[in-house]
Amino acid sequence: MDIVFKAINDPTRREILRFLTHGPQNAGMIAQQFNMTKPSISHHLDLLKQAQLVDFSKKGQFLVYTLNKSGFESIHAWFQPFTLFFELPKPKIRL
Amino acid sequence: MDIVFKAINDPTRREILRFLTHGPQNAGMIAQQFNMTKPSISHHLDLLKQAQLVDFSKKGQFLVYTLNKSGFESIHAWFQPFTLFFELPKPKIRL
DNA sequence: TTTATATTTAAATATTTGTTTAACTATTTA
DNA sequence: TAAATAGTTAAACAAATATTTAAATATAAA
Repeated sequence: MDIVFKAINDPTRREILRFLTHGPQNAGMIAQQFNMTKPSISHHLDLLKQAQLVDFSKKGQFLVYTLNKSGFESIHAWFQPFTLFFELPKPKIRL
Repeated sequence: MDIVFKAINDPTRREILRFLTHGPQNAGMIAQQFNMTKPSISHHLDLLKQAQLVDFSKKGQFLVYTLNKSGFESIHAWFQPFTLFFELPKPKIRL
């Protein structure tokens, strides 16, 4: 659980996630997009992978990364009680 | 924006938020609940306050903390595109 | 006005984190 | 097979973070 929040704490990782909503990309394209060294991007992708926010598959010499629903479901599950708290306040009187 | 993600990264702060869904509490009660020193809780509350996830008001010698909708709205705004991505995939064929 | 209570602020420290350079593995192309 | 390309892993280090103890501020009670 903790790992998901750690993953989305970093601004670069959040940008990577946003970038991947446009479709699957390999690590090189991502590194290029963010003007950052490959090892750094690789490290960020590893954390996102641990958090199950991204997944990857090997296509030849490329690693293609995609968004992974699991991690986002974890965030949603955590967030749910608060949406209830704010959007559905308990009625003041019992019907 | 960053501050909200930093705030919810820490497990103690997430527990504090959850605790506050049960209603407003003063800092002492929170510190007691989490078996942690007051300065530490005070620091966590300060971060949550900066992230606009909590708010407080002074009641005599007590500071009463409550959840603050603003911070949660920031999280929701960030999360929105991903819920769209996963729940509303683009149709494979054009109608 | 003195004492007690509630909480924050400050200073110090150990741990975690993001980044870089250098070295390594795997795949493709010549 | 040799050279090039894509990406990761390892080592090193500066910056950020959570926690603690001690000191400070503010309100309430005696």
